[in-house]
Amino acid sequence: MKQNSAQPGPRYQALIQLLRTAEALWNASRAFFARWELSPSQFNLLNVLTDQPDGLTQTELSRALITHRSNITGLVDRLEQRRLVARRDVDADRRAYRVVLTAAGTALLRQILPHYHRAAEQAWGDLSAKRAAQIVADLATVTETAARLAEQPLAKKS
Amino acid sequence: MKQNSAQPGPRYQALIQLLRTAEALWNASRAFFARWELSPSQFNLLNVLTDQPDGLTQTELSRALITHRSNITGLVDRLEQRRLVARRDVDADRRAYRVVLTAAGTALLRQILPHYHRAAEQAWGDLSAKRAAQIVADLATVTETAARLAEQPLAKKS
DNA sequence: AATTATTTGTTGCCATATAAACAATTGCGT
DNA sequence: ACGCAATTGTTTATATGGCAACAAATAATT
Repeated sequence: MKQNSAQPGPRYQALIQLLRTAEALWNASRAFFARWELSPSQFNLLNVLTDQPDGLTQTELSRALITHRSNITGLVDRLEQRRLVARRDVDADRRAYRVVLTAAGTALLRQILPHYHRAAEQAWGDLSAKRAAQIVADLATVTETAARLAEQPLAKKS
Repeated sequence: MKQNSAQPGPRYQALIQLLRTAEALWNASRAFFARWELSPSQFNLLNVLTDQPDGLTQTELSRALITHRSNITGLVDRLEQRRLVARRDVDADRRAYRVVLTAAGTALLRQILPHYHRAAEQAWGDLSAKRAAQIVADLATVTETAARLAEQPLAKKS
């Protein structure tokens, strides 16, 4: 009996490997940021705020972090308790806050970032800069396709 | 004032892109599997069991899925309620179960897999098989490094 | 054989995630 | 100006994730 289609091919293998690698990276980053008692998500939020002197609203944060609005609430709550970020009122809109880094948050990030950059570079072994650029390009393609599929799940082939 | 080290370089960019792509893929797969009312995690568990006629114990499952033992409990609970998997007693060990696919679970997977394989191949666009293999190799390196870092978080540079 | 150590699955707590529903507020159309 | 639509952040419910602690069972040690 013939299969109706689509045996696992090399691109399928690549996709599986990609997901596996990402999971390994995520776990490694958890151990990494634990030194500063941060979760990867918390770090990402702080990191997004670094070059935003006026901060971002929670909705903007949710877009930057590719997650739902509702996740930001608790995330900011916990970071606010530790005085790493602060919620500032927005003059023109009484619904929204602007989340900004505090001085402590900025200092913490400045402390972490060099370690992070160094670890990230090391992760690839002796991969050449050229190949790295190639990979970025290939992955960007996948991201686009995936984002498109996520919006309209059914891409019928007919 | 000079930075003390490690500016973001091309490999850092590649790492960020990798994480972004993985997140996009994960979201896409959520939308994809929703057609069959499965979460990505649930699908992965079923998928791991496909070529395991005798099933796996929950600890073996946790290793295969790179997650903690305790997560498997609820995951299997929910799949068991839907009769997609079953817990079988192990003769020699009264502590453990073997989790096996039911006929319904096998049938469901057989239905899903071709779609999944096809979608995975499409995600890469017209990437050549050769480049795909290259990427798999590069990613494998990262996985290894990451796994090593996750175990011993501090790789002092001194 | 008896004690100790290890393994197995579960439970608890908490952080993170999606999604729906909600009140408060703002914007828009007429 | 008024009413309806959209937006903002929160809350709720549920699923997933890590991790510590636990009882039961098994393995190892003496």
